[in-house]
Amino acid sequence: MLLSKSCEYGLRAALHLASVAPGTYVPIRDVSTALGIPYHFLAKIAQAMIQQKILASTRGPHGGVRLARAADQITLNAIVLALDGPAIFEECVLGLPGCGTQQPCPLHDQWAPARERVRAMFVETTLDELATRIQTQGFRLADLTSTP
Amino acid sequence: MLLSKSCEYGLRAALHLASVAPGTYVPIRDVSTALGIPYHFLAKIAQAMIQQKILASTRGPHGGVRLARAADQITLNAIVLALDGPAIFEECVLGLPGCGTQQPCPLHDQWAPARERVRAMFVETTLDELATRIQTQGFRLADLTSTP
DNA sequence: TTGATTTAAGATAAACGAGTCTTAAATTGA
DNA sequence: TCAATTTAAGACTCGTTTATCTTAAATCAA
Repeated sequence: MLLSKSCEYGLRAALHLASVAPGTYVPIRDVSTALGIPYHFLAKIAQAMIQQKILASTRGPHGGVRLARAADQITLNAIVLALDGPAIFEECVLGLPGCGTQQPCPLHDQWAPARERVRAMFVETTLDELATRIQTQGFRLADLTSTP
Repeated sequence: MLLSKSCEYGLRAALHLASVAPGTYVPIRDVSTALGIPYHFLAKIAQAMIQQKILASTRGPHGGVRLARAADQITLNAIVLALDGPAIFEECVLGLPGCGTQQPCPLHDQWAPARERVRAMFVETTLDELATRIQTQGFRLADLTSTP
């Protein structure tokens, strides 16, 4: 698994907010049921995203969470960094500390560009782009196999 | 972390066998100390690789493990599949079951080729190629930061 | 045969990620 | 004010991965 479950859930939640109700507060409970993500777990992930300024929140009735910035100002990379940190874009594929151009492992020259391509995908993609796809092309954010 | 610790250790052990003593049995203890991998853990990983026909072993004095085939006949992909399974080459980046060309998630079109490139790196690289690099160019398989 | 060496196998423990539960605090509307 | 709603925060449980420990079995050499 490239991303942690927390990160997968966080990305899907952010995409949901960007595509379903841009700008308005949505209760975490609603996001949880819409995407099939355990509520208490998602609440904890949302807290982290709020602290990292990815989301904003208000409590009480009509409260919930929303994107902290416009959807075209939030890259997938920002969310991955907030929840999983930079490790996946920096780590040696063989787990060797300090692997880099100075002290490369035997796979470094092949791994570094492949890893960079994955990183570029996250850096160059904004929530806005994907939200558009979800709305215009019907791409999915939830597991359809369990709710046919 | 793309690969599990088991898989990282297994790849490094296989590369060590391919570069240090091709064809001869090396005690797991020796591999363990050479690469800085916990002995009992590596022994268990070796067992799995033996069952998957990546390694062969004999017990007793002058026993140990060696590659089951010639180093140019073993791809990195074979070792990754044996220890981590095919999941990393098949999974949806957002963790959605059944994500594919039929039911794509919003990221699928960008993720699938990036993932395929990573897979190609493992499929197209043999232990022999990397062993050559290790010998001719001094690439490393162990953590040099702890033993300066 | 005996003892040293080494893998084989399984029990056990520690660390971490994933998920659950409970209580507190804030906000809103009646 | 009061009650309902909702996030905030932390403790807790569970399962897997990672790591350690112990014992058994096989092999070889003297």
